Amino acid sequence: MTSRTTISDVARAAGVSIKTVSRVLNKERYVRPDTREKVEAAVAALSFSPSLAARSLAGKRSFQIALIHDTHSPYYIHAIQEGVWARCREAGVRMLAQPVDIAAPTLIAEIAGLIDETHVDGIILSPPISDSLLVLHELERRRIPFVRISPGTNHTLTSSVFMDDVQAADDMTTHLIDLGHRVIGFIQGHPNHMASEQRLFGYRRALDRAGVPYEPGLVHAGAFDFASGVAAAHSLLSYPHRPTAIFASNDDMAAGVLAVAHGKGIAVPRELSVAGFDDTPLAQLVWPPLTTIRQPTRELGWAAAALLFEKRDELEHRSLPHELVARASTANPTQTSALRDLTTKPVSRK
Amino acid sequence: MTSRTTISDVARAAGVSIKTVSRVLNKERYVRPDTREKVEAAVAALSFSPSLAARSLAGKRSFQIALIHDTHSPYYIHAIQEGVWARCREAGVRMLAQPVDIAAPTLIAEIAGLIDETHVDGIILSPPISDSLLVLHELERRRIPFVRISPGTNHTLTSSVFMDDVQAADDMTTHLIDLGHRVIGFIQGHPNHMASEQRLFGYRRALDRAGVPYEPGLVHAGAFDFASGVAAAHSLLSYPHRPTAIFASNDDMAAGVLAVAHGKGIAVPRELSVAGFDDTPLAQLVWPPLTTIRQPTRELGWAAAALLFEKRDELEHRSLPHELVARASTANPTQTSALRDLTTKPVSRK
DNA sequence: CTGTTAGCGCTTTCAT
DNA sequence: ATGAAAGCGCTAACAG
Repeated sequence: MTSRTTISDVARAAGVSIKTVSRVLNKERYVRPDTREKVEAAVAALSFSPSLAARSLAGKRSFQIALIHDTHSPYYIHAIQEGVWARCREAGVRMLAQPVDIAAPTLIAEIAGLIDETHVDGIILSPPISDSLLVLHELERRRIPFVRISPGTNHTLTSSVFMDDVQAADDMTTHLIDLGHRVIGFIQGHPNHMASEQRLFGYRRALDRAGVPYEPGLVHAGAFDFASGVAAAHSLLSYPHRPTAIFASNDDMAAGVLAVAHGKGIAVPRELSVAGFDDTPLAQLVWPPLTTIRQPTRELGWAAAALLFEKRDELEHRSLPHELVARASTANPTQTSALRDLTTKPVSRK
Repeated sequence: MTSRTTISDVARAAGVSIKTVSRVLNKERYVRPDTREKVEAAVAALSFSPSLAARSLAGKRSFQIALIHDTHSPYYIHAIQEGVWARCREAGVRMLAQPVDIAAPTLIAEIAGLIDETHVDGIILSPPISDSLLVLHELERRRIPFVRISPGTNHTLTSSVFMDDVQAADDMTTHLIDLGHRVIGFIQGHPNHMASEQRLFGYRRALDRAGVPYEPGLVHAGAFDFASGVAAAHSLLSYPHRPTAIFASNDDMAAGVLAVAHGKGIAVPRELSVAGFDDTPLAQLVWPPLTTIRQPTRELGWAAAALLFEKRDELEHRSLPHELVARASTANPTQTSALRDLTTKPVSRK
C-alpha cells in the first residue's frame, strides 16, 4: 500500500520546511528564487498535487467553484461548462458542475448542502437558475461570491455576464426586413428566461425603426423547445396575414418551424424564411441550415469564471464576440465593462 | 462572521459525543435507536452537512467520484451525466464531471492530478476515454476502482457497462430489409469507438441472415459527425448500385444524409429511407424525423455508477431498456449480468 | 526570507 | 453502545 505523496515528502526532497513548500504552492512572495526552483523541481519530480481536502480544511480557500445549471438544453450547458472550465484550469481551480432541478422543492437545501460539503469559493449560476430569487437570497445570506449568467432581472444588482439580446434580435429582424420581408412572425422564448422578453423587444424595436407596423397576431408564445416551435408554426402559418418569414427565439423552435413547413410543402427559404437564435450545432444539422444569431455561450462561461475570480481586467484584454457584457456587483464602484466587436450581425448560412 | 456548523455543534445539540454523531452519519451499527433519532433531529434542525474535506482527510473515503469524458457530443455526455448523477445522489456521493481532451499529451497528468487533489473514491470513464490504454494503465497502477462505459476492447477484463451494439444494428438492418430494401448503404462510426465495428458487424450479420449479398461499396467510413455523414451520403448516392436506404451509425451522420437528400431533391422516405442510431433529440428535430435506435445512454451512466458502488445486485432489480449489459471486473468471480427487455426493436418515428 | 506551532472538522483506534 | 485521544495534510499566525 503506497500512501499518498504529501507536502512533507516534497519538503524533504527539496531540503526545506513544509511551510516553504506551501509558500511556493501558493505563489507567495518572499521566497528566494533558487529556493523556489528547488521546490518546483521536487514537486515535478514527485508529480505532487496537493490535497484539496487538506487545503480547504486548513485555509480559507477550497480551490473549487460550482457551476449550477438546470438539466435542460444540452448544447447550452455543454458550451457554458467548456467556457467555465477553460478559465478554471488556467486558474488552477476545480469546477464542480452541478445539475439541479429548478422546480424541485429541495433546490435550496441542495445548494446549501453543496456549499457546506465542498466549501466552494464561489458559484456560477446559469439560466434559469440565475433568476431564482430563492437561490440568490440564499447565496447572499451566506455571503458567498457568485456570478449570474444571462440573468433576466436586476442585472446591476449582482455580478453578471450576458449578451445584448435586444440588439441581437433587432439585428436579425433588421436583416429580415432588408431581405424584403414585411410580415414577420415571431416566436417567443420560455417565460422563465427574461432573454425572451428582450428578444421580443428587439424584434419590435427593429420593426418600429423600419416603419413596419407591429401586429400582435404575428407574435406567438413558445417555450424554447421543438414542440412549441411546431405549435407556433401551425398557428402562424394559418394566420390570415400569413408571414413570409418566421423568427424563432431559439434554434430548437426554428427547427420546429422547418418541420412544419416541410410537412405542409412550403419551400424554405423561397416561400418562407426561417430564422433562429443561439447558433447551436442544430442550426447546421437541419435542412436548410438556419439563419441564426451566434450567442457567445462558451465565452459567457469563460467571462463568468473570470469575473468570479475578480480578474475583471482580463475581460478587457480579450476580444469577446457579440455583445458580451460583464458587470460586477454594485458593492464595487467601478464595475461596468461593455465589450463589443464587429461580428454582431446575424449569421446567414447556406 | 458566522462560522460553519460542525459536527461538534450537532453533538452538543443532541447531547452526545462527536463520535456518536459520526456513527450516525456513517450509518454504523451499534447506535441505540433513540440516540440515533436524537442525532438525526439535531442534524436536521441545524441543517448540517458534513465537510467532505474533513471526511476525506480523516477517513478512507471521499464521498466523491469522477466522471471523465471527452468534450464532444453534448447530447451523449449530458445523458451520461444525468444517469451518473441520479445514482450518485441516491448514494450521497458527489459527482465530479471532468472534461478532458483525449488527444492532449497531458491527459495522464491531468487525471493523476485530479485523483491526487480530490481523493475520488472511484472513476467512471465514458467513451472514447474508456478505451485509452494509457488511462486504464494509470488507474490500475493506482489501484483506484473504475468502470468503463461502452468500451470497445477487453470488456471482460474490467468492470464495464455497455449495450449490445451488434444486436441493435442487426435489428435496424433487419427492419430495413423487412421494409423491402435490398440495397442498403451503411455509414461507419469513428474508428476510435469500437461500437463502430460492432454496428458494422450487426449490419453484416443481418444481411447474411436474410441472404442479401454484402457489397463493400455500400459501406462508407464516417466519424460520428454531420460533415462525415454529408460526405458519405454524396459518395453513396452516386454509387452505381445506388442504395434505397442508408443506415448511418449515429443520428448526426443520418442528419447529414438527410441534408444531402434534400439538396439533391431526393424524397425521403419515398425514394430513400434514412436510419440513424442513438436516438438523440436530434432525431426528432430534423425533417422527416429519423428512424433510429434508442441507446440507453442515461441508463448506462446510472448502471456505471451502480457498478462502481459495488451494488451490482441493484442492476437486477431494475428494468433496463435495450441490451444493457454490466460486467464486473474479473477480479470478482460471479460477475456477468445481462439484462434485456422487450423494447429492443428499432424505433420508427413519424 | 524561512521555520515552528497550532489547529481546520472529521474518522480512526482504542478504551470503557 | 458510547467516548477520548490522536492525527489526516495542509495553511495561519507567529517567530526568528
